[in-house]
Amino acid sequence: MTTKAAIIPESPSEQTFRALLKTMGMMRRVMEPYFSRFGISGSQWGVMRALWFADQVGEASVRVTDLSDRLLIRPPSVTTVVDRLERQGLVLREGSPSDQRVKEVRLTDAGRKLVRRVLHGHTAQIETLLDGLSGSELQALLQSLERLNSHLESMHEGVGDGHHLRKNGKTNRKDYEVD
Amino acid sequence: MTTKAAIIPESPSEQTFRALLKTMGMMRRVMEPYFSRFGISGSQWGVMRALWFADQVGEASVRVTDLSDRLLIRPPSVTTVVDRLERQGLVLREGSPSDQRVKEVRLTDAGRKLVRRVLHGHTAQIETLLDGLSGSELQALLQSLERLNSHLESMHEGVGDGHHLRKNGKTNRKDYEVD
DNA sequence: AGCGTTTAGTTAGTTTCCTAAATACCAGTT
DNA sequence: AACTGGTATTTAGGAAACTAACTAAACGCT
Repeated sequence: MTTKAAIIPESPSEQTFRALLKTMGMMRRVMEPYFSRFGISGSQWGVMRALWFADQVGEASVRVTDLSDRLLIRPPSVTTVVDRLERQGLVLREGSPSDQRVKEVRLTDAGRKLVRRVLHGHTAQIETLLDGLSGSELQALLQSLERLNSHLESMHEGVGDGHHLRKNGKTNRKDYEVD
Repeated sequence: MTTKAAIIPESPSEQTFRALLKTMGMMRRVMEPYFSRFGISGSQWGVMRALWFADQVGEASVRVTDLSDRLLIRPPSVTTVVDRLERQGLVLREGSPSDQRVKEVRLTDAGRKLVRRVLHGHTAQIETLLDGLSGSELQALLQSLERLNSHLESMHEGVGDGHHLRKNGKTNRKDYEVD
């Protein structure tokens, strides 16, 4: 180790970026086993959660495109996850009468029951995940992430690296408001 | 919407968790096109970066298991990424003389050249990604993530959900120190 | 020396994500 | 009414991650 000099000059941005990657990887490793106790994956949970919350707001079913927007995954990915959930009898797909192109996805009774079971421990699970941080630190982290996210969102418009992400459309869903 | 009441009571932890998911998704969407300009993926970059930094520290090659530890992905995943890199002539695998089981992976000249090209714009790219945050905010974010990560790491020991992650072993690598 | 256990890596098979392209339908124009 | 352009979803194909199970080599203990 004569080379003590030339050692990795990482910028704060790079360090943060890598820390973020690491956090993600580790969270998935912790969460995935939790979901698998219920026979579903994290992605499947994402869909079910979205459908559940839509339901809570009086929106009994959600179209594939809306799921794609809300979950930040592309429509083909939604299709495959929904396929699997449908095979498991947790959701179902039905054509919309007003527009023959759209497929509305909604929870079955079994699906709703499972969501309730998962939600039961879910909050505690995530609480545990994050309880290495104090309340105020958590607050600060959330704020930073939100700012970061809106920055990333604004970058998304002018990406131009070949594919344009249709970005937006009329997801006039008003998003979820926390009561 | 007579149901104004029962609307989604998300805890700060949950919000943070979801914000984190969102950040990840968006960062990948922005970074992936960057790497693909060089004919590689983000995962491939991860491996090359690790090899590069090892090299900088005088460690010409890295064994698969060490890559797995450093990148936080399982050995089979390392195998497939290295396979692809090897096919592209960017890295090569060679058996260790001291232990016939281990495979040492290292960059080829072409690989090193590519790393230099990628690194050139890499920092700027990440800088852009994160420049929605002020310097101090970035600092705070990094600190929170690091604390969070060590918390998650400590959780990892006592997971017990079926698989134990060998966790640790002699990765007495001292990790990379920033000069 | 020999037998069982552990460790390193790969193979097999599944899931989730992606892009590109196909299909089906809607809507406005001529 | 037919065409053209745009939107919703699926299909096809590929990459990366995982677990489980396998092979090969090393260790270690009697």
